Amino acid sequence: MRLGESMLAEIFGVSRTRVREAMMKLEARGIVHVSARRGWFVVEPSADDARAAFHARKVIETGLLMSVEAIPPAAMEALRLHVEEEATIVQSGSVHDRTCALGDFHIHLAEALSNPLLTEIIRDLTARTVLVSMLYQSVDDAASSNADHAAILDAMQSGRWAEAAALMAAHIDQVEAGLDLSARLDPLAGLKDILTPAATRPSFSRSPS
Amino acid sequence: MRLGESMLAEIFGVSRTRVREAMMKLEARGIVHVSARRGWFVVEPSADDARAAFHARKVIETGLLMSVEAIPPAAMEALRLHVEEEATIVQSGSVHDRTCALGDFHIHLAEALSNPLLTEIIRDLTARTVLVSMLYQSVDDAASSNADHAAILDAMQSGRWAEAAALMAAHIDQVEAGLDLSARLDPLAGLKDILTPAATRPSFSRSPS
DNA sequence: TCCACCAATCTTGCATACAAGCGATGGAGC
DNA sequence: GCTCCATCGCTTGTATGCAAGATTGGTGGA
Repeated sequence: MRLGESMLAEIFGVSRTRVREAMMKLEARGIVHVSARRGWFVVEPSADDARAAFHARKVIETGLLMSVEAIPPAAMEALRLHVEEEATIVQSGSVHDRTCALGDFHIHLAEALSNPLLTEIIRDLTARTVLVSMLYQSVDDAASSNADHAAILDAMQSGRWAEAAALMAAHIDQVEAGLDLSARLDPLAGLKDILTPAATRPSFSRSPS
Repeated sequence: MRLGESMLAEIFGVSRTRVREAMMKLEARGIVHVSARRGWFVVEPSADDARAAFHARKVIETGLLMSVEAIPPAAMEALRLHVEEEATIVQSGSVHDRTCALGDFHIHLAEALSNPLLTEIIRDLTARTVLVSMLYQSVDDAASSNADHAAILDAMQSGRWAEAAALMAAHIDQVEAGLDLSARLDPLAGLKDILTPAATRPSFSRSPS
């Protein structure tokens, strides 16, 4: 999926300079990459890239759960609330909403248990795996993921951190196992919906001066 | 420590555009930050930032050691060799060389045990903590760190991964404890040596057209 | 009919020019 | 002598212009 600088510049009504800056920020986060004098492309992670992203998440999130000693009751309550909302969205929401809600759990967990730096790392890794899920055929197991999240919270609440870590590892393994890393999907299919929710639509009515 | 765009552009013989791009890459990695219309500065991590970086390293590196099952003998041998070189540098090298060698151990460990993605994350975090060590008064405990590294390798070689993880956590805690996070050092002291090793010196003889 | 080659066009890469804002410095007033 | 304010200079922020390269379409030849 090619992202032309001039095209984006016109769509958003800014000059190429700002588009380039934004693209380079996204490149640093591993969302897009540039091919010299050919253009910017949304990254299409290889199977190895996908495995690497899941592995990194597993290492970091289990390491986080193993190294934590206590969690403030308020944060615990907020997480519990999120999982409940998650359950609602899983039952009634769109694929996009479900993916976001399930990913948000891990980010909120990081916010509750760690610091902004580590949270940002986990946020980027989660974005990567979401990208992977959109590229490869994934069996939609949102309900199972939601149950996993609840189980992890249960273990946390009882202070069984090692068990929570083990559940987390199993959960991430299962999400990864749900992907068919041998068959690539058409990347254009879902991406356009995700990338053009609100920001660009008004701009299309902008007069092309 | 201010890094003026025009100054850097002249030193490196390129335009401000490229300097800005490089600065924004460094900003994404948390090495520098920009103050609006005032300039770029090497980040001076607060005590909280420092603690966050050490915490993140501890979580990730212990998580890594806990989740690994086996290591190829060749990689193990390479790590052992590195620790030996480290010992030599610790005894005879400069502060700069020692800091680099000690940091490299963690990066090589990540290379041996994980994937490029996670290695890059650990590399950036290590750079951050090195930056912290240069900013805050740190008791120079290079020999102790080297011994820690050797002990970690011993545990790994025997397959005692949990013990290796515990040693790693203690090691990182000790490095952090060696810092005086209450007193800030003069940031200019060591940084200039690090940042001007080879690239800029020839450029200084460039005729200021 | 197919393949190779060439040119036109479109793309990013990079430099430069202009605009806007912050800080410092000098002067005036108290 | 001290303080406050205005103005000037230097800095980044942003846009634009030009050059180099890649792709694609067309054309000529086998």
